[in-house]
Amino acid sequence: MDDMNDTGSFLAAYDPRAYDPVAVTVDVVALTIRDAELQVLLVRRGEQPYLGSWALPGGFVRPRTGPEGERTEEDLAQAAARELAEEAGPQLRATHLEQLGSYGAPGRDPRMRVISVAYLAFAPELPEATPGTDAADARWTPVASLSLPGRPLAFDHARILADGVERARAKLEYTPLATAFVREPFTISELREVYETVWGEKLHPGNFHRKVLSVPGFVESTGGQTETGGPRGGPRAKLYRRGDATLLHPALLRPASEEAARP
Amino acid sequence: MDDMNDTGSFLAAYDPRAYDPVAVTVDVVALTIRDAELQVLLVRRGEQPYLGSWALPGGFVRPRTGPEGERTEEDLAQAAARELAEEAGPQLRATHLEQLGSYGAPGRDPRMRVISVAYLAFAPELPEATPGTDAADARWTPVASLSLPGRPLAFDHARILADGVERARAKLEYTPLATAFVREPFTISELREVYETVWGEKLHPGNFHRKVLSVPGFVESTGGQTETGGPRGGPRAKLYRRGDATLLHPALLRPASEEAARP
DNA sequence: TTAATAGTGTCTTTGAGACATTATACT
DNA sequence: AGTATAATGTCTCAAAGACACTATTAA
Repeated sequence: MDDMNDTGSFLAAYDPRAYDPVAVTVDVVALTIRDAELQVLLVRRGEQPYLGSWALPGGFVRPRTGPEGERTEEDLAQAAARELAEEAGPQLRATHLEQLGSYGAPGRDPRMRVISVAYLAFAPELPEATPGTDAADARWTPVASLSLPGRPLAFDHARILADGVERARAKLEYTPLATAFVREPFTISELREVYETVWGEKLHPGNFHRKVLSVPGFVESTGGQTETGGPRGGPRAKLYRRGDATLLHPALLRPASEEAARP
Repeated sequence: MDDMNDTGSFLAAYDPRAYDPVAVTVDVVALTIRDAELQVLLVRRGEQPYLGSWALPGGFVRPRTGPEGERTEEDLAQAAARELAEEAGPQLRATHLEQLGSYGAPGRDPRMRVISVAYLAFAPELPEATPGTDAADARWTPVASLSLPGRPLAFDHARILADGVERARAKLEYTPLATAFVREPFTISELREVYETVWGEKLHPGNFHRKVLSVPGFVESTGGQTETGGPRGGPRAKLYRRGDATLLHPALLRPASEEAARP
């Protein structure tokens, strides 16, 4: 406690060790679309517990040593971005990062009381490289394959992932975040593929096209068009970049969302 | 660390004190509607830091001693409910409690690194009693009065409160949670007053009435009606209870939400 | 009697969705 | 040529909102 005395005399009455130790970790649900599938970044654990299991990238919130040798503390979002960069390599640049929620059920980590602050990240499809070039064993995994039995995720990461996927699905409805999954410039069809992949449903191409262009600030024309037509024919498509809207008005509602409302 | 040896040999390699101490608190944004105003439960701090300031009810996540003397740990939501009960007294029964988010910016607590997991609670108007009968100095405060200068909330609680209010406003749109602010049975007009108070906008009574009844599972008729008409005249109103819907389809969108979408 | 409120009816406008059509580009 | 796709047009239906109207109750 001696190193805290300079921040105020009232600290003398405060003893953090009066409580059981509580650790805080930051875990990241990083989603991308690869091979027309929704995929999540997973790392293979190199230590106990759950040694050898796949887990979400993450780690303990920790102090950092700055350039002058001073110790600064990370903001939670910074910690999430750092974990992502360490595990996925520098070629991944997430275009969106938001807090998902915190998970602190007793016993979720057998070592001690651990509160995990989960973040949700969206990234466009990587050009080629596999993640983890400079990191440990990390890879993109189709989310759908994880609902199969056989290799459960470590800790309660399956639950965190499920919450992240559901958050992503909901956010595509009323925010322009689908554009975070594509590289600029993009076509309306590429944007539609994002929706179809995340929602797991085919959308009507014509209606989707007109709808996207009718929402103010969703996308913005670049004036250009693709070099070639589609791989199986068709005209060249116009190119767009992200617009300045932060919310979609009106929203793009999921077709199937009717049923989930009643128990 | 000796008391942890029985959970696995790998624990020997794990030392929580290798990290700086991190504390986890749970804070609650408890909202209700009193006197036609949106109000939040605040407590006056009895210790440093921010001694004498108003703050959100909350406290450290801590182990509890069970009836057999064994030590059990609280789930985060349990901790939030406990804090609420301790500070507001037993007469308050929150009809809704959900996680709002976590706040862990460095320096937000001058004592040490503190991560706060914030919860959002909705409660119906209390019959009479003021909170804090058995607790410390606690009171309901109009949210609007807190934007005035002069008595800022402790820590970053103003920010947490703002996030909670915005979450509440958004949730009224697509969930039936407005019913969490009223006692059953309730009238459509009482429900409309909830919307008008939280959103800060007058709604069209006739259209609102028809709209609420047209959403499946929002409310359910009790068959009864009020004993008397309104205080200034009018017929007696039919009574309703909460329906079984968890999401509103179609949603009740805010009138003004157009503008906030563009920067 | 006057005023306020509950509840319903009607009309207009907007948007979602089904479907059709035209133009373009690949095989 | 045949096929697939981009982009637009048309039609129908659902829903939001403005407004009107009746019935009921308190002051």
